[in-house]
Amino acid sequence: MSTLVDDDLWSAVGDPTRRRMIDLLLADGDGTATSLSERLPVTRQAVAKHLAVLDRVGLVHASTAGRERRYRVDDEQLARAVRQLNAVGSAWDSRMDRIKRIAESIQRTNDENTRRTDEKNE
Amino acid sequence: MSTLVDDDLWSAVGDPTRRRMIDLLLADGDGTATSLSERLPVTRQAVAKHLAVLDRVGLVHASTAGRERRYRVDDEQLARAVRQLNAVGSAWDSRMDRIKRIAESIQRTNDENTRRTDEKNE
DNA sequence: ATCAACGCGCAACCTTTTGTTGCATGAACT
DNA sequence: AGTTCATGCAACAAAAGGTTGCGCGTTGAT
Repeated sequence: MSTLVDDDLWSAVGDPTRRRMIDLLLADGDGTATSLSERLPVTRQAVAKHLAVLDRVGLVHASTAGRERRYRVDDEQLARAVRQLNAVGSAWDSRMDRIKRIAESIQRTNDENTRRTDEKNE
Repeated sequence: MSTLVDDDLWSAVGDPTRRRMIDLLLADGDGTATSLSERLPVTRQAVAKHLAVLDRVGLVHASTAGRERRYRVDDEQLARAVRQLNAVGSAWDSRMDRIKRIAESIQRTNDENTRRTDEKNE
């Protein structure tokens, strides 16, 4: 089964700057393009574009307060993203486990068959 | 506390095509640029570039066999990537929990805007 | 031994994303 | 009034992801 992943959601959290923005928004409760840009190595306009991306996939939503535009994380959607991270991680983990187990069983089979192979070669 | 994440590693698995490539390599054991491109919606050259990216961060490594270049997943490094996915997921989860608990203690009527935002087709 | 088929790498080019600078607008505070 | 501050918009540059085309070495068939 393929993992049924929302690529837009993944790509949204795949960007390092956006991931840090989510960290900051979670730590502070909310934030604006300006306030976030002061704590990130990019300009306010770059942050604004990232906020637009996060908004499009529903990871944040904005509310206008006077001359400010405050953004807040959407818990529901972030929880969905976390579930997908875990799902992919689990899928990879189990596949690696399976291969590891197969490798071990081959090792055992080789050990058991060493003698027989010698006999067969004549 | 920032999450101490390897951005290169994360960005490598952040791309949808690269994620599917890892899936295929795990399922088959190994693969070439050509064999992977036959099962992906991109050309062999695009796959080759992605393999170069995955190789640079150590998620796969190649071995030349005749005219073929076979790639295989590095379990060690993929396990590291999975640990980072889980770490970020856990960090976000716990921060949301904290906020959720605070929100619950303050107000209880909170469930009217968690409806769908799935009409986003542009 | 020759030659077509196959797999690969390289280069040029295009589009989208990520980032920048500059300017105009609108709300807020003296 | 008049500035200050946050924002939005536009033009632009650089990097990422993707394409086509070509040449070169390996494989395998005749």
